[in-house]
Amino acid sequence: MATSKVYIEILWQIRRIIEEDGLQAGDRLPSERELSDRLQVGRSSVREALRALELLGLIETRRGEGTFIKEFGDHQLIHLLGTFILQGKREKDDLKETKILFEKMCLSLACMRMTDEKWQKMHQIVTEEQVDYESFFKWIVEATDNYLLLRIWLVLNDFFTCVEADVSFPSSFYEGMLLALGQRQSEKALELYEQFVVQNLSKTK
Amino acid sequence: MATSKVYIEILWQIRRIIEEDGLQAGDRLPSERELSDRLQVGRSSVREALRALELLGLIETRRGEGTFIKEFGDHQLIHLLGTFILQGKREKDDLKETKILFEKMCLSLACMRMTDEKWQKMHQIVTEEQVDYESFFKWIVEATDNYLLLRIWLVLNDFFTCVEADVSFPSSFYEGMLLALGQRQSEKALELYEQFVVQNLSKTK
DNA sequence: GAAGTTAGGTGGTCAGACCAGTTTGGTTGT
DNA sequence: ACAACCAAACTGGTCTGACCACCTAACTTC
Repeated sequence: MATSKVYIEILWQIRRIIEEDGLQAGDRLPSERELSDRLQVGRSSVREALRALELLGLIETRRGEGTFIKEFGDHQLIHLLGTFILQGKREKDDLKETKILFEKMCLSLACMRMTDEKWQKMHQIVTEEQVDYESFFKWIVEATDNYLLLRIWLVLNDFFTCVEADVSFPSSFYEGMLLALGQRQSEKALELYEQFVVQNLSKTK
Repeated sequence: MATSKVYIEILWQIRRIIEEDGLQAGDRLPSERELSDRLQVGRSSVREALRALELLGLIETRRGEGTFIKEFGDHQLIHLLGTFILQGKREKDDLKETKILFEKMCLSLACMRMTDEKWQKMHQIVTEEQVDYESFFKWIVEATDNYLLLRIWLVLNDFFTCVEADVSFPSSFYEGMLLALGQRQSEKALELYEQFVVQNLSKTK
């Protein structure tokens, strides 16, 4: 076996246990002491594996209760990775560009997949509440019906808030965008995006 | 302090040490025992933090030598995350769609930013060596001059290889794509992409 | 039956021990 | 003087046992 480190091996064993026992998000894993027993390794090695999984956001530990499988989420990870990676101007510019490209992509797709129900829901949100850009665009990405796109966007957005202050737009932006989405006019939506979002971001450089 | 766990605190301290001492990729971190001393915590807690960083691919440990800062890379992370996340058909379909959208996006951008030097290099690769899709498209993404795009694509691609067998295309695909890129004709490049890649992927569902 | 208490289980942390590698510098032999 | 060798002093890798803080459930008491 090439993998020499015990904690890596434990990770795969835990993965196996989850599969064999049919554990799902929210379920409890065996306790650290039991894993240490079952796998014939020290408890500290088990903990090293669990800590890594925790930082990845794959599990959650509650003192006195146990270790639980989590719905895949970000957790501490994003913020930490952000400070490790986003150090120079180059990285920040790359992030800005990537976010813009990615959002345009999602916007087009959301336009194509817009349905009346989704639109009603968004319409309700925009008119009733005081919307901000972040939650508004989250709705758009969700409208793509692609959970992975949403996950990536959430990460990009989280990173982005590490380096840039919050932005806000006039209600005309949200209304116009909503209209374009409702009429499935992706060109119009992209135009609005360019006009408001891209303009706004390039001036704050 | 809201952050109760010691190992999380250690993560931030390590981050601080890297910054204050001006450490860069390839440099050695203080030893586990020294960190344990300096931060006034147990060595096992230090190790829990280091193991997590290692799994994230941010550091590399070599027995007998020490702990070193790594160029941000994937490592064990992708494969492990893959088995945790990519379980159902839904997730796999999302991944496929995301990869296609993302590659189209990169293709357009690479077309816009193509230079003679880049093109010469790619031309050389395609004609001299036996290229595969993976390394060919990596060149394209690199041609965007956006390191973050490359990072995301590498992750998507790694995940993708977890669920799908390798693909190969006739040399006419690579040559045509190269031509389109050289002439900065993004429409033509996208058309080729649709014709070969998308077609190929949808039939293997 | 309800309230309070206790015992056992859980994660959180630490200290110490030992093993297994690498590096370094001194010793030895030529 | 030079080379080869070897031992000491690092490094990470792992295990054990101990203690704490916290939660839960079962038991006791009223």
